[in-house]
Amino acid sequence: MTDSGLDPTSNGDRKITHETVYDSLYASIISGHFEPGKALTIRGLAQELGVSPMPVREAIRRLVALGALEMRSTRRVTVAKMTDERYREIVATRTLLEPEIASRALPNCDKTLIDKLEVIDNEIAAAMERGDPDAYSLKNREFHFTLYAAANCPIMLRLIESIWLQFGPFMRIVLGRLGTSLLVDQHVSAINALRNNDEQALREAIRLDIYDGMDRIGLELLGHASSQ
Amino acid sequence: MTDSGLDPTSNGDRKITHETVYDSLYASIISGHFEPGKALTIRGLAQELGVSPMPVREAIRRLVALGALEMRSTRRVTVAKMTDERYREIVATRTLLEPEIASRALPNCDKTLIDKLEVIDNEIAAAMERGDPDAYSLKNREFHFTLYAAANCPIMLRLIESIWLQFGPFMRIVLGRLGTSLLVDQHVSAINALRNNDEQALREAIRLDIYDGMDRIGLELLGHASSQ
DNA sequence: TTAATGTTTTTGTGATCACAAATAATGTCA
DNA sequence: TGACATTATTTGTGATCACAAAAACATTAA
Repeated sequence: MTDSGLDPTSNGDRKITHETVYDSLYASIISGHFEPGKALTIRGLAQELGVSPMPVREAIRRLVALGALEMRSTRRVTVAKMTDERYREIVATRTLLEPEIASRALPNCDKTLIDKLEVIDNEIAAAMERGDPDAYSLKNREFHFTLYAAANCPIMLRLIESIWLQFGPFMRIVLGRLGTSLLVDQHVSAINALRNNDEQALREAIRLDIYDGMDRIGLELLGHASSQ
Repeated sequence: MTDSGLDPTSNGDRKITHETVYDSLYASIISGHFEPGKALTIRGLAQELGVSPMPVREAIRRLVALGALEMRSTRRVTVAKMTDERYREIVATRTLLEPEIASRALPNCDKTLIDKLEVIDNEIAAAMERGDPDAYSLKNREFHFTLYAAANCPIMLRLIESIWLQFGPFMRIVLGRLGTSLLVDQHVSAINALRNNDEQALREAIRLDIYDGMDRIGLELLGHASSQ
């Protein structure tokens, strides 16, 4: 990933506490470690992370700005809950942005990168087979952002990261309940499209991946149970 | 606008200092009151706004997260400079998102809203005629976001606001140097499309407006002078 | 038991302070 | 005069404190 200020791995040289805190919260949110609707307290997080409330406040401001956390009217910060409308909008926005950035990455994808993506995809397939939602999430995220980073579009990438932050907590619940059995690995067609330098096929593969991973599964859960 | 946490006008009930500060900085940035590349100091802003450094720190964190401000390696915060690549990406992202959200707003646009847009457009035309870049910017922003807000897509809207924050300072420079004479008012065709309920025409009008207002003019300046 | 009320605790917020790094300013030597 | 080293100032950062609002808890009355 580029140094967009969103990426937990792009630490500077010096150890800035509020960035460390941000990285930690970022990872917890995007991996779905925080339950949707969960109320977060500044002091609680500070104690948990062994720092003063100050850097936690700054980290939370950033995450609220990105839509990863929600600031209620009472100034209490919570992990955003998912609604039907919200979910549809997230899927629509992903469908708009991600095929585009993938298409822009295509010309920059050399054989080394494609091989790397194939390795990640094998790990995804393995995680799916053994029914490991956490590993699937992690590797799926790695696949997408490894590809997207090749586009050299930091602005678009920032927006996409913001979106992923917003559905991370919910998808964790979805995968936790439904497991990985319903998923279909759409990444192989993306890899094929990359090898064939076929832009349209790549766009379609990404679109299908979003549909398969979110639309088909998530909406089912939102429709039936009270998952939030 | 919706309560996306980005909008300066959507203040809560109580007066929270760090939100007031955010609103103030937001307005200064998006209207181009801060020069690109300008270095901002926490203490300086705090003194200027008559508050302690604390709320300024929090407001700055939010704006950095949105890409409105840039955090350099030395932890000094500056207004983002514009580069050729950056500019092209901004135009591309706008072209991706804004016709889409306009299209989603279309079904919700009643006569009252369209009339309101026409009033704003008249003010835009007046600002152009008398060569008033500030009024043009303000009213142009009002036109777009009034339309976009009708889409009821808070997530997309947040992304778009983030983009606008990123080119605000630069466009102010552009308009300041080139004036409003080169601009063409593309909003009339957008209004016509709204009245005719013509989605494709609306998308095209928005696309043209972005092209005309940014691509044609901004790139010229970036290519020639050292505007940054 | 349930609902309403009052009390205690927790929490967000803003200000101030100390410290270290970075910037600006000054002095020094060639 | 001009480049470099040194000092002084400014700045970001993290911690702590005080205060008011909110939440959680306990109490009481019907």
